[in-house]
Amino acid sequence: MSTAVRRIAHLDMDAFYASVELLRYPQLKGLPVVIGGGRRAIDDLLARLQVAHPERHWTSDDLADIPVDFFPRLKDYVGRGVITTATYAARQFGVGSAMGLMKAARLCPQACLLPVDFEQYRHYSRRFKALITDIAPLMEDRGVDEVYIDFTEVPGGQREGGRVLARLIQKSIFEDTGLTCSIGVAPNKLLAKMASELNKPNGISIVHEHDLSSKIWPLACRKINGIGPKADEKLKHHGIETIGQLAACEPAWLQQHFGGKTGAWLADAAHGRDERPVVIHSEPVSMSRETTFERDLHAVRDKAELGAIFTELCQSVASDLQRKGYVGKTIGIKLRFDDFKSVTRDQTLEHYTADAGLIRQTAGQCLKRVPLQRRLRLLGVRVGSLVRAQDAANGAPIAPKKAVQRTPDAIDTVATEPQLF
DNA sequence: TCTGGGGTCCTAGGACCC
DNA sequence: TCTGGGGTCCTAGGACCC
Repeated sequence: MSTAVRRIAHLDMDAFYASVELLRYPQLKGLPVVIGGGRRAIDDLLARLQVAHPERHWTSDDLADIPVDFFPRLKDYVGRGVITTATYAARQFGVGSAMGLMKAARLCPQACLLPVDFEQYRHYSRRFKALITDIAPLMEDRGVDEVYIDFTEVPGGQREGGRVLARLIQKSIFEDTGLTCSIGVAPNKLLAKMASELNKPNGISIVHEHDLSSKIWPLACRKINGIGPKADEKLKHHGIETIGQLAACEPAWLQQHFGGKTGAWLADAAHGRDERPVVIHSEPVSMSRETTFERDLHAVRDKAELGAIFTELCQSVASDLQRKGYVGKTIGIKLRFDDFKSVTRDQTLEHYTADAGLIRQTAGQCLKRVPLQRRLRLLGVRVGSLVRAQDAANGAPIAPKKAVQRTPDAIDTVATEPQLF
């Protein structure tokens, strides 16, 4: 039995999308750059470039030669997009993820605006994750640019509290991709996540249990992964601003005000307690597609356009399911109205499906249950209660997740007990 | 000048069953 | 007459995260 101390790392790529774009457009290094907004692609950029500079034939190999002056600027943007990510130079101006582009344009009009290219980000995502698992195999995927890594049993994972291994991973990723990341190493995921934020970009932070009061307690409650704007507001209302103040609260008092489960969790989190394992593999629960329209659409007046989008969303979800090998039986829709209020409706089928036609038909039934007076800005289609297509096809009993399996043994045992009904 | 897209998990009430 | 409890599934909404 190992006596190794639990050491968990959280790794966060620095300004991931923007950094990937800077690999293609090194001429933008150091300048404020914002990614997001458009459905525009590289081809579009090249086509406009060709018109502006016809003396040369431009291809995707020439991206590094595009003059800085040519790039679209935030101030010229019109539409309802949001920022997906911003370079550190752009963040100096107060622009950041999820901010509307029109608002960002007022803060930093001169920032270059690049379209998102998920293919490219996924490519680098796979690459850096492969480098990590070559070094430390127990990795939990937390999205394109984030992972948890269990350092505990990795050779060298205990040295300097994890710093040596963190440095090795950073170096390996940088040498292969040219990208930097920040790593926090701590006794658990909760603290590792906070640690990785302490020294950004390209930093390493080591947190031990005894660092709790000095490194964690001074931080705002909002830094705890799981405390969002609502919970933070409620805590502030009670005069609780820092994690230290939260830790000073009686657990019973927290449970009274936040509910039993949340209250207990808040108390644990504030004291740095977190037993969640690093999960190597997980199955998807739902898949969905949604789209925000260029302009708000009316159910009657824009019926044809809406219908076409609706069908397309169903087809996209169906092909996602088929490509990844899943079927589901809860079909749902999501609507967002012009006042930004959202509603959902869903319906559970008898049988699992990944069929676009059946999804379309069921989603259509759901749609009929929503009053459609207001104009719509978003429409989405979701398929939930997923299982692997293979398992559903085999006719294997698809046991509901929490259902107790009734083995013949159990039934016999029950039958000998006095019946209450 | 408003606010993307793709997810997970939790809660809470009602139906239904034993 | 009135008196239970527990479990699961379904549905709707909401908080939160990347």
